[in-house]
Formats: sequence, C-alpha cells, structure tokens
Amino acid sequence: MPKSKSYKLVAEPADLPPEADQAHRFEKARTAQATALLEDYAELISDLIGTEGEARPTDIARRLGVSHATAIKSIARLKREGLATSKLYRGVFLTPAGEMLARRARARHRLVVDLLVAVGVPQEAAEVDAEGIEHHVSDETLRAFATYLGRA
Amino acid sequence: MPKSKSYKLVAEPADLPPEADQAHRFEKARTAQATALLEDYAELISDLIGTEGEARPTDIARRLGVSHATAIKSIARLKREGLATSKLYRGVFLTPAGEMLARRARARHRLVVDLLVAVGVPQEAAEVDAEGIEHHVSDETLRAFATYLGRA
DNA sequence: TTCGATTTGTAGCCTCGGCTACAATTAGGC
DNA sequence: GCCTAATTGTAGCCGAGGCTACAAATCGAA
Ligand SMILES: [Mn+2]
Ligand SMILES: [Mn+2]
Ligand SMILES: [Mn+2]
Ligand SMILES: [Mn+2]
Repeated sequence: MPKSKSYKLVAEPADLPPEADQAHRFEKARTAQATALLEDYAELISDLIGTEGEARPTDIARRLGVSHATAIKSIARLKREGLATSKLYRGVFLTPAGEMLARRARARHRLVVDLLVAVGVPQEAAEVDAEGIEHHVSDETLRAFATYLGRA
Repeated sequence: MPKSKSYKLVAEPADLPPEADQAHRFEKARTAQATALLEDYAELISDLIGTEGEARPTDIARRLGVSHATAIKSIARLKREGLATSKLYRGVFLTPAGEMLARRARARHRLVVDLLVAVGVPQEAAEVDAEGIEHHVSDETLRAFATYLGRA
C-alpha cells in the first residue's frame, strides 16, 4: 500500500481550486479500490475459519471464483501487509490486524446490504451490489446508514 | 431461485453449489470495476465539453488527479473500445456509444448522491463516496433508488 | 505401504493503470 | 515572424491481479 498520506485529520482548506475537490474524490475512490481485495479476503478467510474450521487456499479460490494461483498470490500480499499468516498445507490465518479488518468489513457489508434492502432494493440485487459498494462506504456514511436503520 | 435471466455469457443452472453464488457476486464486482474507469472518463469528458466547450487531455488529467501521461493512455483505451475519438491537439470527443455511457453514468451518479443524502449522509461524504459506489449500482438497484426518491 | 488424487506452490505471461522523463508540436506574447 | 511556454504524445518502468502450465508436497484409499 503506497504510504497513503493519512492526513484525514487535517482540515482541508476551503480555498482550493474547484477542480481539486473533484480530483480528491477520484483519488479517494482509487484508494478505496486498492484495499477492496484485502477486505474481501480478510472477510472471507474469517468466514471460512468460522464455518469450516480452516481457510485453505483452494476453498478461498473457489469462493472468490479465481484460480488457486491467483488466490495464493493475493494471500501473499495479505501476508506482506501483515494481515495474514499461513503454514504450509495448514491453511491461512488472520493476524490481529487482519481480524480487525475482517470484523469491520463484515459489519460494514451487513449494514450496506440492510440499508439497500431498507430502501427497497430486492434482496439478491442488494447482496450482489453490496459486494462492490461496501468498499466505498466511508465511516461517516456508515454512521448515517446505522442511524437510518435505527441502530445508532 | 437464483434466477435473473442472465446474458448469453453465463448460463445459470438453478442447482448450483452454494459457493458458486458467492463466486458470481465477486465476479460481478470485478466486472463492474473494469468499467469504472471508462464511465468516469466518459462522464468527465461530457461535462468538460458541456462547460468548457472542449475536453483536453491536460484538463481531464487535472480533474482526475492523475498525470497527463496516464490520462492520455486511458483515453487511448476509450478509443480502442469505441467510446471516444480525438484529433491531434484538438481535444477528445465521445462517440454515440460514449455519449450514451456518459449520460447513463451521470444520471446514475446523481441518483446515488441523492439517495445517500436522502437517507441522511452529509452532502460532502455523499459526493465523495458516490464516486466509487456508483460503479457498483445495478439497474435493478437504481430503479429501487428512483422509486424511493419518488421519481419512479 | 504404496500410489494416485488433491492440494499447494512456482514460473511465466498478460493487461491495466499508475508514474517519470523526454520529445515533439502547437499556441501565444512580443 | 520568433521564441518561449504550454500542451500533447511516446517510451519505459512498476505493481496489482488475472491466467495457464508445471512441479512438489501431502493426503488417503487400497
Ligand atoms: Mn466486497
Ligand atoms: Mn464483503
Ligand atoms: Mn466514479
Ligand atoms: Mn461519476
């Protein structure tokens, strides 16, 4: 992950050229996309461990609909970023950081599906669309969803 | 149960293994992501032509927050896919297919922002998040949004 | 225990979308 | 009209995330 200047706490000057705003939005979307894969893997690994007792690369690959080679390479990225570990022929595990990411991803995923259904989106469409939408929902937006659903 | 008469590409037998559903959702999200860049460019080019009279690569790059080399390369992809044309030093234009894509992208973008605001998301957060969310909103979900907003 | 099937890992290829550096073209001020 | 600045385009690099093909390790049934 490219260092991502995390100046989220810094107030953003209101006197920037107008197109800078737009550029900043696109940049946020690109950043979100860069973490989407990590979030999906973390959530899935956590699910598999919970339901199957273990998360094997082959199962991960089948659930994601990618080749096992692709899954293994992505798992390598998770390890590189300190989110997962794995022992040869013994499955993949999440580090504390990975667990935390998985928990938040799962909670957000559920909230997004519930919000969509609450505003009238059919269940199956909500499930499908949420898989992509979830990665672009900020904490602020998530709080608004929770409030709307009466779970503030 | 998993119905939704799909396109000719993927035949969906009703008795698929349960994890195939999940794989299919992930695949949809990946497909949506593959077209996200095209949609953003088409929408932006259309906007620039509308407000500035022309869409020059440099302006496109600045609005997107990427280098002009990146923008030019992406514009090449739009041309390759029949969505845009350009004359040397004379800006970028949209083909009819590109215009159509831009129109739909803009309408969807607006509906997504409006939906977010309607459920209580602050305006600025809605604008930011919509830039990513929009690409994962299916037609079915979009219709539900329109209905919710009373624009059925 | 042995041996074939499954699982896991590696190697190499591809496209995409970032970037910088540099080259060429055009536009504009003087 | 000339020269500089801006714009546009090209070349080459990179990492991410797809893929297939092949190799190695493990598992499990006979
Ligand atoms: Mn997802
Ligand atoms: Mn998810
Ligand atoms: Mn967008
Ligand atoms: Mn948009």
